[in-house]
Amino acid sequence: MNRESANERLVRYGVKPSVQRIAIMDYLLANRTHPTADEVYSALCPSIPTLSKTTVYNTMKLFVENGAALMLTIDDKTARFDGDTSLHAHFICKQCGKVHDLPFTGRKRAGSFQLDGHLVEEVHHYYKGVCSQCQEGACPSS
Amino acid sequence: MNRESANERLVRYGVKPSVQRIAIMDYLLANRTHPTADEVYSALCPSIPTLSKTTVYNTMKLFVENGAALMLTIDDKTARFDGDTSLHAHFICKQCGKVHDLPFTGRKRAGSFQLDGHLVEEVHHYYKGVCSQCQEGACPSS
DNA sequence: ACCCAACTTTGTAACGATTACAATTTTAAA
DNA sequence: TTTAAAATTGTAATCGTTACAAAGTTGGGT
Repeated sequence: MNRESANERLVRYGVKPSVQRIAIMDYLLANRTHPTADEVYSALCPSIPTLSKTTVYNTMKLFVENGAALMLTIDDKTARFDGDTSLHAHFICKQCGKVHDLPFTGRKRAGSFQLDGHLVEEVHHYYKGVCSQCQEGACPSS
Repeated sequence: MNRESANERLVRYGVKPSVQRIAIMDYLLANRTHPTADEVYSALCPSIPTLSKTTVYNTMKLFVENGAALMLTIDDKTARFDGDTSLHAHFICKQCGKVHDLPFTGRKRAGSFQLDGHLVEEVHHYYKGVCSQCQEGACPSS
């Protein structure tokens, strides 16, 4: 069974497709590295030379608003984006900055729910520390 | 039983006290609003007119490094700080931006631990949605 | 009390992520 | 084809944060 295409995913989430949007979603689906807007821009520039960084920001905002992607605030320097909207946790390495997926261990609740009088729409579980690579002193970027 | 003073807390965490550091820690302990550096600066300026915003940033960094305070990355706009370092979760309202404490429901582990090969030093549980006040259409700042 | 080195604080300038905005281009329906 | 709405683009502005060097403060040894 094939993975859903970027275009199909956009349609499923009610986002009108365009060359740029498809390319960005495609990058998110193919690269589960939780990239920043800048990383997405740099990666796509070669194939779409006219791409603007503003478009990346606008598009990310649109994706998030439509539930087609997640914005992570795990990194205090910059926003990161995740095309995998299923419930999972994230780990960020304080040394190399890389973000890894981890299984979600908390109680799983569908959609949004009330908690202490507040309407919860998103649940984020963030772990911060030193990744396995960096523990071995083997992290390339530091 | 009296609450620990700001000065005592600094000493306990190995932070050499100063007028500015005591004032900032005192503010954190007295105001559990998870303030931004700017909010701390604005609040303390009247009483310490020579205070510099750089000092607030430096001091917050020092507190966090020494475990005397937490930096929250729940808000994508700006860092927020918490003088309560006990294990608890946070909720941020997407409308008014206020951050509330919530009980921590996950598995409680002491200090740092290994998870999937990574050394976890901090655990953050963030909930995002609409706070009770804003749900009633009663939030002052929006 | 004085001196000096280490530490702290301060102000300014720089930096970088993000957004505002207006112009241009593209899309799609009539 | 025409035309209005939507999308994209580039530039400039904004704002949180950090770098840096100067000025101020502290505490120990004399």
